[in-house]
Amino acid sequence: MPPIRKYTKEDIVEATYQLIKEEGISSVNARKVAGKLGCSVQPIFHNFTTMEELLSEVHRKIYAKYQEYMMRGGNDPKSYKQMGLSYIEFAADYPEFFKILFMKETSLDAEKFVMADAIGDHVIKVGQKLSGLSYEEQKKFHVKVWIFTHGIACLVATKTIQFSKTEIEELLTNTVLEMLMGYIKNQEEDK
Amino acid sequence: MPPIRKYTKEDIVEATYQLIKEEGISSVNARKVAGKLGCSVQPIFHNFTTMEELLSEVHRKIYAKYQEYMMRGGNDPKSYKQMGLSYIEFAADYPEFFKILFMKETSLDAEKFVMADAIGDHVIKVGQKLSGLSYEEQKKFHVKVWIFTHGIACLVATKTIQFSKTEIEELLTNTVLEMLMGYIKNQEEDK
DNA sequence: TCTGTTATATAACAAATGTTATTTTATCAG
DNA sequence: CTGATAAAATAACATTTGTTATATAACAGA
Repeated sequence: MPPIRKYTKEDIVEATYQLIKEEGISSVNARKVAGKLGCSVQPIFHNFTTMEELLSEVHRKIYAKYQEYMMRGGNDPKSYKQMGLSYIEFAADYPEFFKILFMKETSLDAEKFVMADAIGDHVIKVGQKLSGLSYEEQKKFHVKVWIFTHGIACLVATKTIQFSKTEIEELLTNTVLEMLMGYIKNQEEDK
Repeated sequence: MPPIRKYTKEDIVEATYQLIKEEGISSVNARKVAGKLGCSVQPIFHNFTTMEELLSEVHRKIYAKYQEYMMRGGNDPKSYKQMGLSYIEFAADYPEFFKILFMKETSLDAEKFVMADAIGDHVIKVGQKLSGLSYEEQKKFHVKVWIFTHGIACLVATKTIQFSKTEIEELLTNTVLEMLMGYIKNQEEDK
């Protein structure tokens, strides 16, 4: 009988995940992952055929962490505002993950972005409760809100701005409210 | 007397600049630059002590291109709106340059960002003409406008959204106007 | 035309990194 | 307690890339 597997797939994924969190994706390599686990590179290539395969599993884990952030406050997201704040908070807590998920070509398509992906069109409906807009109007309005939210998140992830949670909450809340008020006023004037 | 220098510093900088434009910073290396020039790597290391030194000069050239975009419409920027559009257009025309300048930690500090850097506080004054706000109010308002602009630009640079110039102009114009209307209305209600 | 200077080519070296061959070692069924 | 099995260590190989040593060649002044 062979010895027990000392380093499992999950151990290796976890070590890589931590390494990316601490130093970013560009400084990951087989030897560093092994170093973090205190082993040679063999367990890695025993469990994964290539580094690419390992990284793809880590990517999945990173995405799960993002979803966890977006889903907090319950399976059924209560608050439109909270989703925006969670997006930014994820960028603040895991800047390297945010960069991988949302600041690269390969990682995100437009549909996913607008829809806040896994959450589907629920976010539109939740937004409607705040805005009172029709579904189609809210969809258009949501794009603007999300672009603003994404703008803050990118600046946070790259550490260009270093606002506190309170400052960010105020900035986002005020701006979205102002955007909405302006949007409604604009609609009225068009009549 | 030595032979004439066939590959000048500027030739090498230009080749590297083109390479980054086409394939991004991560695929640049000495042999590729040499290949683009049709020479060996020697001219590169004859003109620059290290690749880092070369890349730092290219960075300067990239920044100059950005400034060229922001400055168009005259040395004295006429239009607040045009600056936002130029920022986004730069991201659309030179996504790899935009990423280097504005989507990395190392490249940008908060003060530079808010001020649209080289343009100084002029942008605030130009913005005031549009908004009619006081200098301090406009400064705060400008941050919001610029975050939104930056959000679009990041999405354009990563090809997450692929709006036409017209769509972007409409999106930016409408949103900024709505933000302003909401901002003013909000101020009034505070009284 | 010859020669010194130096730009460029060629080739090599070193470090980093993915990957693999070979050896060592831990486990447990017998 | 022992041997078959496979996990892990060690070491090596291949490729990529920055950098440098050496050889070649082009130019201008003598």
